[in-house]
Amino acid sequence: MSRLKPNYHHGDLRNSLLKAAIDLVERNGIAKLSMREVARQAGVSPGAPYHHFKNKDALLTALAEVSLWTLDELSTQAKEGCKTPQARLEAIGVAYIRYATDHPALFQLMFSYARDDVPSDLSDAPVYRVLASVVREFDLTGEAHIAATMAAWSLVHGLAVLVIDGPLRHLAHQPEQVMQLAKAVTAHLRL
Amino acid sequence: MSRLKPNYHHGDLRNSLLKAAIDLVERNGIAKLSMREVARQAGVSPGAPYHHFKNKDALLTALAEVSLWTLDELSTQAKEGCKTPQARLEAIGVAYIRYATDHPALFQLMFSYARDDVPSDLSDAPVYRVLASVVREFDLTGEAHIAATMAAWSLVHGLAVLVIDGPLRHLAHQPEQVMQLAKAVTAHLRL
DNA sequence: TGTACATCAGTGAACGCGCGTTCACTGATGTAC
DNA sequence: TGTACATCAGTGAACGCGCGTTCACTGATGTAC
Repeated sequence: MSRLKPNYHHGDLRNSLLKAAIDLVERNGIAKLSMREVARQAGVSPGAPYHHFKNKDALLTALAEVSLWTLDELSTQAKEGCKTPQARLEAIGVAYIRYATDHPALFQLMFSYARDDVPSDLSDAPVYRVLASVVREFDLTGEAHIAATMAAWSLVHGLAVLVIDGPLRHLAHQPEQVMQLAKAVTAHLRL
Repeated sequence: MSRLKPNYHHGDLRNSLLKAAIDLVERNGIAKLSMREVARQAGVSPGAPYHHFKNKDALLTALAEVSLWTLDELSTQAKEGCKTPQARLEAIGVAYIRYATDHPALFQLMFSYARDDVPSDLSDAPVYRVLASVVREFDLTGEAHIAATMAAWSLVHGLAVLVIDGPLRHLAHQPEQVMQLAKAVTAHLRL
């Protein structure tokens, strides 16, 4: 595994492919990702990836899965140190938007490609569940709780999308401004 | 123009190409749109479109422009009959989300490809200006007005995106549910 | 510890494909006189 | 109204390209005895 001599057998190709794909997606966007380039970047022949992923779609889906759970974890961590529900909500929002601006293409990918994580319930879905748990602290129940969670999610998601791939993209490389905007916008949420 | 005999000169090819492209984008998504297929659909040879659009990117940009102004007009119309600012705001939101669910691929396209319409001011930008004018009725000024407009926009845009290409896509073909959600979510906006 | 063998995870050549774009061309149209 | 000619807006063949995927293969690894 950790030997330095070049191996015929790579040993950890699946992970290397995912890493390469993440790298390429972040650099060139989803549309330009090709299996051949992923293989190239991983230093392997064009056919090799097919021992680990059925096809391109499977690779992209795996990528989405990874990213989704990464964001889930980041937002969970973000709320940890906060004392009030409001603070936790804002922290999640900021973490969410930071992830989006730091990894725009992955962010896009993770929502459009994660096919499995759409239980009609959603409450086990990564990211959503984090938001929902914080919104629950606001003493809402049933429909009201769902609507409030959706509102919070929409607000934060919308801003993220407008910044990374929309009319606000001129802010994409001014993180402080985006964060400021994120806070200002979050303040308009009524729970 | 309106002759039925097949013309060597098409007469209105530019518009036919745009129409064909809209059709194809709506059916197959942005990623699968090809110049050749647009030409094919318009009943013309592969080279013909290049007399009207410099390249594929130019076609897509033109498409985005058209869609953007369509949505601008739809949302302007939507607010017309409404009596209170709140009603106008909700009407715009609903129109916005309806457009997104009716034409998901165009909706995506129009934000990611419209390159010119990003004046750092935004106040002349289609769609944004409609929202901003309604938000202005809430007696906010300066920064507060901008933040409020952004919040409204983010909220509505976020829900749209979650529905058409995200974890809520299972709702994409249940318009009533989406509209209900849109209203419930809009109610969480504090202005 | 050694050997035979199955299985795993690579190679690299090859396939067919549709794409964006160019180009020399030509038929249709509009204009000047 | 007729004719000469420039310009416009098509044709269709051709280019080179990179892609996704397959396949026969082979070297490395693990296992049974």
